[in-house]
Amino acid sequence: MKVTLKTIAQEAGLSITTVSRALAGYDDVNEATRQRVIAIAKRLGYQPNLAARHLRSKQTHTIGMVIPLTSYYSDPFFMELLSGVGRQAAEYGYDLLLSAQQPGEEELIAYRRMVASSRIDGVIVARVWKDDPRIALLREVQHPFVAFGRSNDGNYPHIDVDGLSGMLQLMRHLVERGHRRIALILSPANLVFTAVRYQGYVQGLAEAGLPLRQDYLVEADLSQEGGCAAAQHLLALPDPPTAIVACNDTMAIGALEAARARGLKVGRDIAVAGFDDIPLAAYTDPPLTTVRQPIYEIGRRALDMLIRVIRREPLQEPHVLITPELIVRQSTGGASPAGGQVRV
Amino acid sequence: MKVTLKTIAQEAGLSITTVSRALAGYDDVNEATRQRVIAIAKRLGYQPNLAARHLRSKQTHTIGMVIPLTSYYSDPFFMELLSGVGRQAAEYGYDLLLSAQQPGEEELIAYRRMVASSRIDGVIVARVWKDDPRIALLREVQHPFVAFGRSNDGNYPHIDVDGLSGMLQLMRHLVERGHRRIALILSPANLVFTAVRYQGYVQGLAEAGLPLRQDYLVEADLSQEGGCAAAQHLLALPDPPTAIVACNDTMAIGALEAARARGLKVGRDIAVAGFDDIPLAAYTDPPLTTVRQPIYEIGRRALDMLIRVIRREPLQEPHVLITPELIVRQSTGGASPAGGQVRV
DNA sequence: ACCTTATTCCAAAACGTTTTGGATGTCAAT
DNA sequence: ATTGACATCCAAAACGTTTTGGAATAAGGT
Repeated sequence: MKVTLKTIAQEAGLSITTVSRALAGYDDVNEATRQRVIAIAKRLGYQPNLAARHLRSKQTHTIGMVIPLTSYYSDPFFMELLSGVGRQAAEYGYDLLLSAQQPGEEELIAYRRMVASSRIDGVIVARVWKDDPRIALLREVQHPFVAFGRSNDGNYPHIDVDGLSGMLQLMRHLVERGHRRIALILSPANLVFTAVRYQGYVQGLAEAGLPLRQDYLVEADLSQEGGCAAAQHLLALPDPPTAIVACNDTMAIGALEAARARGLKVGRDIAVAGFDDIPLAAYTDPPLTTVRQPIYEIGRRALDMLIRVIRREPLQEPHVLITPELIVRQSTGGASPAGGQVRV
Repeated sequence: MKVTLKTIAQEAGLSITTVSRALAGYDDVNEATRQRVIAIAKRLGYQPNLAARHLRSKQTHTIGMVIPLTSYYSDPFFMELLSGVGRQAAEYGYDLLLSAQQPGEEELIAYRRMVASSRIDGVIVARVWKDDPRIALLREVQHPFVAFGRSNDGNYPHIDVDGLSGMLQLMRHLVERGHRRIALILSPANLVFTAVRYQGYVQGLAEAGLPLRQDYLVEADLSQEGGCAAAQHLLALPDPPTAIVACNDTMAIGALEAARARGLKVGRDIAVAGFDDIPLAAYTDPPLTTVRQPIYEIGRRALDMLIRVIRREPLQEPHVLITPELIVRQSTGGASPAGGQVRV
């Protein structure tokens, strides 16, 4: 049998109102009565019906997140972010509602459903696109949200990593190692961070007085397979690059694969670098030089911000920009400059 | 402004009932009327209030999962399972409610809250304990659930991997490679799979006519640090093992670390093996020999089963037992028997 | 003209909670 | 005895949906 406020009220000989208020801690109920109510509630194992509570109070204590069903396997970026968000949500007593969706139309529908069906108090948007319709939607209906990534008009609460700075650090590292022919595997053009990282790449080339070569730019879809194919293409050029930078680690791992398949020893014959520093990056063969985005931490901070937005507290810092850290590993010749000779 | 059934009803000059029934597809509403209602609903961007719907219909189309907040980083096992469950849930149009909790008392409270607050239709329980109170709870209140792992009394819908068979395959592999001194890093004793894998270890020793040595058994907490400490202890023995098997990959990775720190080359000086085949296992240095649990697939199947339980359809196979596959990599000397000489 | 059957609609109840706006009783001060 | 202040309680409304049990009308069969 379901135990509701009514059950307790009958048991205690009180009204539903009083039971509700006793449990909610209002001070217009006698302390002795309250204790009695609490005791009965405990004895009966009362658990409030959250659907009813949400319906009435319009607060769900739930945060929504939509994760794209990209590949067969889980996207390490999202898993990492998810665990950061989940961790911090637990801290505040919030739960997480996830909807896994095919990217595109369905994904947008999922957002619409989430925000309009009043099942969540706020939502975290990750991997922002240019002119992101999800953000347009959330702003239009004024639903609390925090984004990981800033869109064209970044005038909403967000947290982001300075991709330009990160990519620039990486380019300087490669130039210092003697590389003159550096290729870039781009992520899809509709993602905001692609443009930013590309800018870092361009700036890095300019600083070193290197030309920007169109044939050294290939776009792929963030996946390992995509990265592998892109790298194969680059390595098959008549004048192949000595270093390949990928816009995320997963594609960089694909590039490692492509290089190995071609009989090249990464770190000696060719340099490969990624972006993100997913957990796997430290364990690839050879370990991957990359730019560390503290994704887990970002998840936690994004949730902190979101809670404030939900509570309508002012954000002391509505636009957070984190400077990422370059992590040098063996895939670009290792930490010691001695490993830096490149076959040209 | 919130658009509800009432809004549509007014707009269409109909009752709330008719609008509700029109949208729900009942056949006691005129087709022309239905089309009109649908058009208005679409134009107004109607989204049903799910809290209200759940309250009334007692169906939430949501699956619950509690994930333990163990270490700072995310547990790859859970992430993998989560993505399998999430993927399949999306297939059925279900969402996922996650609650991240400290293991122990709080975790049980989270389960209690989830099931009693009628916010979810069913729950997936992972990493089952002996005499698992979560399962006791779920059975007591007769709440739909499917477990990954079987408890003492496995008389409930579950899916499991045959840990005994897996461990036995691994032991045979090591024995065949010439190992006579094989140690085991145990997972916590309250986990069911610990006992099963231990049994496989014991049986493996017996088959090879090897003694069961107490000093070759160390328990650790599933974490990388725990595995590292356990391996350090084993390697410091006066008569150290030539092979170390860990009850999961994460601990095995810790063991790799410990061996490396001691100056041993894993795969030549010592063999290390794990259990799970998490994505990382293929990328460790050297790549880890392990027993593959198809966690993602298991997540999907578990969800399939759960949906059936929720719909009160009979399960054609309430207890699924999957035979895992041995994955031989370099950490035990590689695929070729030539790599199998061990320093004894 | 009358009964039956189908079709199309709806009022009202119910789900379990929170909140509003008092009601009731007590006690001290006038 | 009346007033005001306070402490303690509660009836009823509201949240937005689904479902029950008809009502109203039209059509068809005698």
